[in-house]
Amino acid sequence: MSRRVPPLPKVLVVEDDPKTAATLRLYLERSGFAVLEARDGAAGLRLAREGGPDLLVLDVMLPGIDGLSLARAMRAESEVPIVFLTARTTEDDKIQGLAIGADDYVTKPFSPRELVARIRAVLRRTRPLPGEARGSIRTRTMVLDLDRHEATVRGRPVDLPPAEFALLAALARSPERAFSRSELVTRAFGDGYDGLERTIDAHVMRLRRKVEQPGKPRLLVTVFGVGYKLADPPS
Amino acid sequence: MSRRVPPLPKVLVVEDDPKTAATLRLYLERSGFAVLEARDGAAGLRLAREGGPDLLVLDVMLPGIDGLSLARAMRAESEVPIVFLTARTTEDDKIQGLAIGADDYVTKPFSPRELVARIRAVLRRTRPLPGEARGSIRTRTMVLDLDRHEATVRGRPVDLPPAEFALLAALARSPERAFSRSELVTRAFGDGYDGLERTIDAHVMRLRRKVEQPGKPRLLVTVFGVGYKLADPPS
DNA sequence: TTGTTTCGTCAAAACGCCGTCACAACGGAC
DNA sequence: GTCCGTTGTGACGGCGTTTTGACGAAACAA
Repeated sequence: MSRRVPPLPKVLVVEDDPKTAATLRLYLERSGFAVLEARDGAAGLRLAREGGPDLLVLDVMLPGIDGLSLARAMRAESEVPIVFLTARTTEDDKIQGLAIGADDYVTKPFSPRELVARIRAVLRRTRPLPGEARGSIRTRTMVLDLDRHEATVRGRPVDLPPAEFALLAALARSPERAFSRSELVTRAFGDGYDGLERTIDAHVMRLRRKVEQPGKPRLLVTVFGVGYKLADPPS
Repeated sequence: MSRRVPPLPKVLVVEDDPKTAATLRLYLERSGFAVLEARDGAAGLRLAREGGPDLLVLDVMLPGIDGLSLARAMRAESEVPIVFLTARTTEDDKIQGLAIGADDYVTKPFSPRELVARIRAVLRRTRPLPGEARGSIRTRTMVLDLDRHEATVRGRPVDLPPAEFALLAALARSPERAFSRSELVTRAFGDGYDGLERTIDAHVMRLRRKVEQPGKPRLLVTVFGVGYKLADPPS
């Protein structure tokens, strides 16, 4: 009987200095990451393509292809998160690095613990880390706690009967996406539901009374001829 | 008739020092952000909830509620990106800030340009939303997001009623190819449609009003004796 | 050029979608 | 059983959208 363990997030370190590389490996592995290593730009590019890393830590000054070029090359073909780790500390260097599409820019000498914290912060945005947000759905302005069956909108708790909660959750699971009424019926109440699609309208109306300012729907938006979507209000 | 412009990303700056706040506002606005300001934690929390910011820049040392508490409070109810901006520079301070769920941690004295670059980097990660995708159709100048039912032409969002959206999508699925009106009817509205082919003309006219410069159709081009096609000229 | 076909535009009419209301049906609490 | 909150339904009115027909302008063929 094999226990299923969530795969460790994989970090590719491209760094020519063996000592720095060893330090990084130590701290990263200790923090629960799998580590790939490359000593120069060409090897880095190959491993980045073939190793399927979840994040890249790049030194800028490298033998062969330098870090910036490597980052540009990767950006051209993937969205993999990139953190620069470098001795080049001028404002322009940092700005250039970030402008290329890097997610963070850390200067040497660096604190390994801080670097790990930053890597975590970047990955938090990129892919959900274990232990976070399991039984809840979050949007920019809303939290739906599925376990407690509690909704919070703009910091205010709202209590919702089951059907309205289910509908809101159905929408919130994919914010910004427009759903037809029949999709919503399925997502919220399941397949075996027999009822008019227009029932959705009634629920939407009642939800709006509770979470919107009268007359100005900003969260629960009608998409004419299609259905409804949940918008994160730009105002 | 009011012209629709893409809304500026909104940054809330919570900072008690007026001079720093003014500098931030200057640089942020110059870089294309809308800026909200608060002088203390309580006001910050209120604005964060009600102002709908896309990102928070938080000083840690604040009168009343401090920045860390403010960040924790926000994290409890939303996923809004947070960047700390603070004079507290120890390793532990940074790690704590990032552990709370901040996306970046910048220490004073800081370079405004670097801060802006970092804010951009964070927003680059934050903007796209997850969700099962029905996909989107992209041409050189146009994006049709089928999930959101949103059209973007030359970077400007255009809102389209269902028939016009369907017609545009029918054309965009094969750019440069000319379709007869009856092909378009089928591709856009399906087989069971009964209506005059000339209805297409009406839709094309309204589409042109929304996406073309008056008098010069460059995207929705008439192919005399055949029908219409979608052209993709380099802007 | 003239004649013919095709297209662009307009405005009104027809259509269908949505918000809302009131009430009926349902179900749990007691 | 009653009470009360929740959910489902049908109907109505308003309004945005779609369709249509007509007319003149433009494109084409001879």
